[in-house]
Amino acid sequence: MVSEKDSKETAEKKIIAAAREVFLEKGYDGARMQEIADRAGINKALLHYYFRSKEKLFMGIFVEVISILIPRMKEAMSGPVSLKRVIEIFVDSYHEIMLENPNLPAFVVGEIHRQPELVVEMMKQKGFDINMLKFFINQQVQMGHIRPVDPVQFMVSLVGMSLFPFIGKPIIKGIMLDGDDAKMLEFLTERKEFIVEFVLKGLDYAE
Amino acid sequence: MVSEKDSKETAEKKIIAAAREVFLEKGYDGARMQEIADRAGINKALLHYYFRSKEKLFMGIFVEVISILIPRMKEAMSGPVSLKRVIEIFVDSYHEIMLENPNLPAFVVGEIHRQPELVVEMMKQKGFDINMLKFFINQQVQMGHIRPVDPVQFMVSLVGMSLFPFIGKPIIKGIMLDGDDAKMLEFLTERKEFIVEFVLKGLDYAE
DNA sequence: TGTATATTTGACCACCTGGTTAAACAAAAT
DNA sequence: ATTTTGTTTAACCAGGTGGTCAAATATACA
Repeated sequence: MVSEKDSKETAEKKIIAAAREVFLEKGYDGARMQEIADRAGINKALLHYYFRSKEKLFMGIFVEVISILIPRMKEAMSGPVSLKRVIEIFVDSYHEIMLENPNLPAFVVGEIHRQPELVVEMMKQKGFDINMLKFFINQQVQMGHIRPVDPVQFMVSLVGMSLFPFIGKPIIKGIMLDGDDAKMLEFLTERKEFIVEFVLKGLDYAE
Repeated sequence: MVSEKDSKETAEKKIIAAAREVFLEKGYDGARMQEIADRAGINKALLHYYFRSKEKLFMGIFVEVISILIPRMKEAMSGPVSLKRVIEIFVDSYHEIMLENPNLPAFVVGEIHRQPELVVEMMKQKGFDINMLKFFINQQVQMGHIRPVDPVQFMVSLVGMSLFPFIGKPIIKGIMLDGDDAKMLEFLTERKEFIVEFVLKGLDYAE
């Protein structure tokens, strides 16, 4: 009973790990069941034994990825602290996630484009919600800590600034930084501080 | 001779138009030669008559897209005008391009991820170069118009803020704006002014 | 006109794709 | 020990894929 469960779990987990790799690398259309099986070190038929179809396997992976992402975004929006701290946490969170999963941004962008409604529905279902942040920003405005701004404009700016370095990494490195890895690393290191300062100034934040 | 050229050009152009549509919509892996032929209203074999392979056809489209994009980005970086005006032109350019080609951002992101070196090489070859803007920003710093900033950090911020609304449109609309089209339109309309003001403040720009 | 040349097509092909199945194998349960 | 249950595999399949080709059609040329 024990060893049975064990082997099932390891096999299933090997599949999930491999599928995650391949789907994140190649996207749904570019991914091949055979390659997933190969990377998992198992027979292709076993994929269909555990997950009925490519679609089902993909959805499993996608749900998992979203489920990991959402809590970390919520976490950044929840602490009842200073605006500066909220922004810092937000930026740090994004950088950490993206450094750990280099293929994530392109993957998510691709899925948003492929099945927008589904992604939105899933994010909603997983409890992604920006009302708390909206409230927080409006409060900061009322207290006179920052100038009057649309919280959505602010948020889109923050996310855009945080995400784009990873989405456009090859362009930034290849064209703006002479293809120099060291420069890119330096750029990313400085990026966090830059964003925080830039955004706070953009909001007329008075410390 | 004349009509021959005409029919060839119209057939070729119908193919290019259809291929552009399909590739931008579905990406390289998701695109099907049959669908391109159908949308062009021609036989699939004719695709291979004009363009030898899917790869070749795709590259043609991709070069074309990049070739349209680059000049408009250079244009924004060239005018010897005020920083504010440069940013305005930049933001306007991006918005115009993205409104005209809704599938462009996801497509480009996908290609950057699929063949980073190739995209970089192609952009370089097409004359994409940020040295002028770097110089301009450094000049502005020296003249005391803005605080000292890394031009690359600035530029990535500007592009990120401009692009992200289009990349993440379904999320913004679906989750942040209650799926309300009118709100989304309003958001995009206000976006341009917001970015200009936000960025200028972020740079400590003194008018 | 007839002939050469370019364009367009239907039929076809080899290969790859996701997916199935029956049988072998391993492990628990009795 | 043997049956029962769950796991893993090799072999296979139908449909789709990019790509080809010879024939048909249109066009330019003499």
